Amino acid sequence: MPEGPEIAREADQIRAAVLDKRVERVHFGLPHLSRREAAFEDARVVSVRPRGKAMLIGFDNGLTLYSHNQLYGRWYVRKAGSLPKTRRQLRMAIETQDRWALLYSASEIDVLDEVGLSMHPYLAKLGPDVLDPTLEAATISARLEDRRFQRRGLGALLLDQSFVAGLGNYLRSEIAFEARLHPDQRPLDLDPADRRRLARATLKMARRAYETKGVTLPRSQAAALRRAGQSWSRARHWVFARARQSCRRCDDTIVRFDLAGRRIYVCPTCQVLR
DNA sequence: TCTTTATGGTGAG
DNA sequence: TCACCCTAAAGAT
Repeated sequence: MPEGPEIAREADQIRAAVLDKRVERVHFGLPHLSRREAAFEDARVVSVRPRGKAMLIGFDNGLTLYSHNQLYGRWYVRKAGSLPKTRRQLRMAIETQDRWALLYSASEIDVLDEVGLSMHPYLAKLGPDVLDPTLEAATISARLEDRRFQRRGLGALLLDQSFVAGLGNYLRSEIAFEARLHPDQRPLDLDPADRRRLARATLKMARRAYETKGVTLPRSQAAALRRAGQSWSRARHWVFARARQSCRRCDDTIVRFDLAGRRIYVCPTCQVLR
């Protein structure tokens, strides 16, 4: 179940496995794509880049493989000839002499040429990538003051891929908590200092999640919780998926509600609407 | 075995 | 805002 940080980690694995290598075969599990396999004969992988929550794998034949994992797609990297033990559906295989990159379950897969890439409806509307190392908090702050974004609650904003690409449902809860802001808060009603705090929290949570496999708590705090007997799945987040549990900062009870069609988690004491 | 939920996204109204 | 799509796994029966 992937947000930007998870996709970026998968990209790292795929890159290490197949970048600069000639493919022996590209295979598609979706019938409508099988006739495109021939175009990849003898092609070489020239780029592996995450864009928002999509994966773009470029080849020296001018084509790019686009995929989006939605809620359920999953990449596996294996030695050539071995398949993961899973009951999932194989949807795409990039096979080189020594390594295979295998995409399971995903249904959003496409073969794009340069024009198709530049006009792709999902890619075209993406905002700056949250994991782009050159992205600065000031850029996000400026976007919070943009007419397009300033009047919407930040809970909805953080899910909008045209605001910042790569954020998803666990990160929005964690970012709002880290910034000590209520998700209904509109950027328009915030002080500049609050907007800067929100911008910094956005980068901080996403980058930490990338570095520590989706853990948004500080590494030492997550480790301490695990030593104290908490399971790995329960010792990951400040508020996400912690309804009716106590806040790790103030001990009030975390509440859960629906916002923009998804569940969101909030500490009523730490995140007061102003 | 059925139902619900999920770290996602689109299009209609 | 809502219905709906996609697929897998967890939960309820």
